[in-house]
Amino acid sequence: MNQIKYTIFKTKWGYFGLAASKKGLIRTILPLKSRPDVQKRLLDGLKDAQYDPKLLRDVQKQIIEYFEGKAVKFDAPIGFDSVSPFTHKVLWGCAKIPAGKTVSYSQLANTIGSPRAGRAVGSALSKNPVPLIIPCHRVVHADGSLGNFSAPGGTTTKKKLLELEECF
DNA sequence: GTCCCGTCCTGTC
DNA sequence: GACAGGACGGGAC
Repeated sequence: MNQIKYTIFKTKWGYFGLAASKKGLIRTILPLKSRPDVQKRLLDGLKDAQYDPKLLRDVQKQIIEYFEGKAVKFDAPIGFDSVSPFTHKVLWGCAKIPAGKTVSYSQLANTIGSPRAGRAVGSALSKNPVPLIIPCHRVVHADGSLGNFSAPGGTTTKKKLLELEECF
């Protein structure tokens, strides 16, 4: 079986949740003030996940440093497989956006070879299971406005993340 | 600035 | 299959 492990750790912004299978990260939860809340969101739909505080220690360290305002590059293995090929392409395209930079939904659509699929890109990003590691907050509307964000905190979180990265 | 329609993918029935 | 709906974009007004 593919054993799922998870961990919750504290960052400057609150408790951050990580869940991973043997293949790599399958879910992240952006910082929340309440640890049980993070745990609830993290384990929602995950069966038999085992708590492991040492899970992906390097990644934990990178995330903590990230929220302290340091420019870090996440080298976490990605292990989710329950997404469609298109969503997969969108997420990988998104993962290539450098910190502190933003692209529009249509630019991202363009890089994956479907220039008119801006809307589809949006719906693919809304399914992003690993926000932050896949920096979906770096994707904004073509006119410069933020667009939407499905992770806890919504656009407020998106804005805060972008402001944080501007200081990198 | 707002409205509307084209676009393309996903989830549900 | 068909259909509705979405983290969009761009043109018309």
